Amino acid sequence: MDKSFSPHAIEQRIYAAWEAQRAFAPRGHGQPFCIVIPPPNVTGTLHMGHAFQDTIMDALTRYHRMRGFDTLWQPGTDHAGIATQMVVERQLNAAGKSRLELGRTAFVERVWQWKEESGGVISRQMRRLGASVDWSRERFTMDEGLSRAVIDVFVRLYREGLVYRGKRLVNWDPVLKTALSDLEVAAQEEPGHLWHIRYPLTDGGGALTVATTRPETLLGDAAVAVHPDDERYRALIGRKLRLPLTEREIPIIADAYVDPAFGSGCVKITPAHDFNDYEVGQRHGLPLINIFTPEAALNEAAPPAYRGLDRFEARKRVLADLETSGLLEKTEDHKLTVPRGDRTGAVLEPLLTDQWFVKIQPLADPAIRAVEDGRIRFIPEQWSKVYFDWMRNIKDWCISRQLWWGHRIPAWYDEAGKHYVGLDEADARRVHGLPADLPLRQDEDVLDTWFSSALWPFSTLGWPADTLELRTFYPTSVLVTGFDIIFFWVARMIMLGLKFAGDVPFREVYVHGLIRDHDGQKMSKSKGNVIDPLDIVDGISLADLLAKRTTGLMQPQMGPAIEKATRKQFPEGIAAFGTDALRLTFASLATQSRDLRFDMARVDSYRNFCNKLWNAARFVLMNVEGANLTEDGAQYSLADRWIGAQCNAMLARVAQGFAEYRLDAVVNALYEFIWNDYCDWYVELAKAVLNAPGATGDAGEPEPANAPGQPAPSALPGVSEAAHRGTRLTLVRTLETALRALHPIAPFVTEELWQRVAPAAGRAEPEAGASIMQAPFPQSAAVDADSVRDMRWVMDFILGVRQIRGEMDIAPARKLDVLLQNANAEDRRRLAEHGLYLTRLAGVHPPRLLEQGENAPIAAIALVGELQVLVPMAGLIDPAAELTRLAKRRSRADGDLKKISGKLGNTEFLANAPPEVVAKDQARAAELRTEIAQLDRQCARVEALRAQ
RNA sequence: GCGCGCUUAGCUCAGCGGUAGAGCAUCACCUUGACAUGGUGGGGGUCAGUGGUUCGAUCCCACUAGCGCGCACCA
Repeated sequence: MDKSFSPHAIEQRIYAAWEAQRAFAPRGHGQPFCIVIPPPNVTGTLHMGHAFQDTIMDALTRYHRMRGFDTLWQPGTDHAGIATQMVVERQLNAAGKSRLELGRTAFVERVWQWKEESGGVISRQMRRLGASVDWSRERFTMDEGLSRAVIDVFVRLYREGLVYRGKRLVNWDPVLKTALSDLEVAAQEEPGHLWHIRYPLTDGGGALTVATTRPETLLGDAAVAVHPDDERYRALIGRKLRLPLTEREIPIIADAYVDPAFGSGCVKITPAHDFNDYEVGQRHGLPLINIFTPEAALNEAAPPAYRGLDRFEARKRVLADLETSGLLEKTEDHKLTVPRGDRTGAVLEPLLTDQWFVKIQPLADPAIRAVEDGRIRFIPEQWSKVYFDWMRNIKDWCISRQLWWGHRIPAWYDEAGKHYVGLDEADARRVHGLPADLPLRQDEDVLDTWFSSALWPFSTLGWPADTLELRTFYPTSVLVTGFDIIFFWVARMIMLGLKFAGDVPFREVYVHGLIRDHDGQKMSKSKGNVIDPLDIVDGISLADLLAKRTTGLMQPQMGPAIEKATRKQFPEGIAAFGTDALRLTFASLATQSRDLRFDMARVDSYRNFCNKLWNAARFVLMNVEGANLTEDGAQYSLADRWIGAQCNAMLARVAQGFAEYRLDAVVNALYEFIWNDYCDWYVELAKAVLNAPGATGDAGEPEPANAPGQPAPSALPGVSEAAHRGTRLTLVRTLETALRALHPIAPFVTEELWQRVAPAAGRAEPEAGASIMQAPFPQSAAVDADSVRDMRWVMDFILGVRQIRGEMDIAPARKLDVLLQNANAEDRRRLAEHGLYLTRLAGVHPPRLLEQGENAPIAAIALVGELQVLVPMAGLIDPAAELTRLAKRRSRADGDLKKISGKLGNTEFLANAPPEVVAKDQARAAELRTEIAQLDRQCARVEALRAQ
């Protein structure tokens, strides 16, 4: 075995072996456990958030698989309509071509090509991350089967009246020239202006002043509204205004929507270009005057002078013209929220167009109930509130997109523009009784990608066919997702799952936080702070990292700043940490926090942890190879029993952590057990046994003869051949158990080590080729409390001596003489039974009990309960230093005692606190008093020595 | 405006009605035969502030301050 762990030497080989064994497929029996992956964009790449999420899902999947569940982690990708179309269009533009030139068929073909080219990236990344998804079941939202499910759902909803077509005001992206759903609008506060404009009354009696942030829309005004109770304007209601820059007359109307306190109390009403105004217009029967083209330039409805101008150009022109005609009263600075497309960043325009909608209320109601009555549980619970808030105020969902890449809407139009919906054209004709020769053309639009994603938990399992997978794995067990897509995806899956698959799509929704960079910033290409998870696995040079972060920027002027920040944070690039270290880091971040800062130092510590584990295994294998490991008659020492107890406690914590989706707790339990308990203590204790002279005649360090009447270490139990066997068995079995427990989080290093350790532990035949991922997950058993108590004594003894050594600067190699004073029967028993550990781990000669009446020499002192451990100072210890040390101990004990005495002196405390709490404090107080008394005595003695 | 979250060691974060924890960083000693990606020991916190509930509050409640997020917005 290598002296240190090198991840890249094993990871890809191991993953390939798993795949070759088809180890990720459901086993076909046992209780089902299923997670569907939140499908990433097929042409994208995995970012840190994906890697984090995949780590969680893989850990859950491997954990359940090992526990004997029939486990399916369903992989796949979605077609990401807008994002993908944008990418391919950009490619075309770069080549001097356009989508329109190419035509729809050729363009879509081109997108498919791009999908084929780039679609493998994600699956390669997932493989490198160790994801145990069932690749044989990989799905894509545009697959034939899933497409069929999409069309099926659309048609069924349509036939039930839950999908309808209508001319409505929708959020329009003038760059993409498509409608968007409400959710795809990112409202952003931006500085702007409030322009006050005079609208003259037609009958000459002055003017009303309206305030607007969008003066160009006045060309589409249909009225000016005032509040019905506003005394200032009451008399004017019903009179007419001459709309500036146009020849039109518009009425003054009264509507309670108007806030009399804002601006002048008069509002221009533009029903075709503002959602609120649209409502007002509906109430008052106002005309809808659409003045914009799909590109958001002014159309024929505008006066000739403005036609063809872009909206922002038009704004300038309108303002200039108003100024000229003296109608612009004033201009104020004003902050306003601007709706922008979340993909393009373009200012969105409310635009009147024909679109398809899902009538959502009938779907939302059962979906709300499913969470209310606990059929679906959010973890953490608080997210259900967010879900309810949105669901209870839900609006109809605009599902049509004016794109080419996606599921084309299964509706056909005759020449009169009447639509017919069907599974395909023939179905539409049949259902609607249309003659075969009636010319029909299919709707040009495609469906929102989220419409197909909403079906993911059942469409991937074969729906609408009644498949075995669907029956086995639906409802799925848990959905693992970020809170940013609760509305987009989670809510819609619940609605459509209940509607079409007859049950909730998942029992639990585990909502995790978002991975941010070291400074708490969201990672994004434009900020230049993204990290490719594989660059942490494999490492990357500074030059390559800089290149990755600064090429292809939308805003190239950001380049130098990004370069500077990157050089500062990663002066030497990123080291290769391996997948396991990265996964351990991700798991340790899986707290309940919403924002998770990614800290490279954590990865470093988990890389070290993997190396620690590696070396522990190396040690164990060195010690068990060729050794007799038969169990019969093996004797188990205190340390053997103790590590078993610790292991059981760890397994209980791990099980609880998984049950609560607290992978940070899982990692902590494993880390602490493996490093602190197993490596720092148990392995050292085992060395004490294995290196002691034993019945097998193992080479052991000869211990000096002990004082008469004292038990000699070589005569202690724990060094017989049977005890050696017990220790070797415990070493290897505990390690083997720990490997299985760690496997869901750190799959590679555990597999590699398990292949060598398991046979020695009697777990697997060397030739069987079994994988740790199919071994049973270790179950916790009762903890042996006696062993924990005795071990506590041993540890306190050792720690006490080490502390003296550390604080007195005594070289570790120097063996110390130790005398024991005030030992009770229990101390004597423990010394007799476990003395071997003390000599080795504390670096002392066998401790000698002071005879009755024997004078103790001046010594540094460590307290183990009542027992005093004396390290004679002669020639070793500086009295002044010892006094300092003692004073420090004393003041600490004194502080503690004061606190506890205060409590115990309080009669209310004695009367009200639970008896066990009082008893515990009393015991603690007694302990502290003893300790202080001993320290005082010791101080006095050292003082006396110094005074001599 | 409505809703939610956060504030604990220098940094990143756990925690919890009953003696404040981890990793990293830091200081001292140690090339000990699994591991210097290591070992041993040490230092470091009025748990944001105020008030309340309680025998007891870092933890529960209220308010305040600061930071952040979501939703909805007055043109």
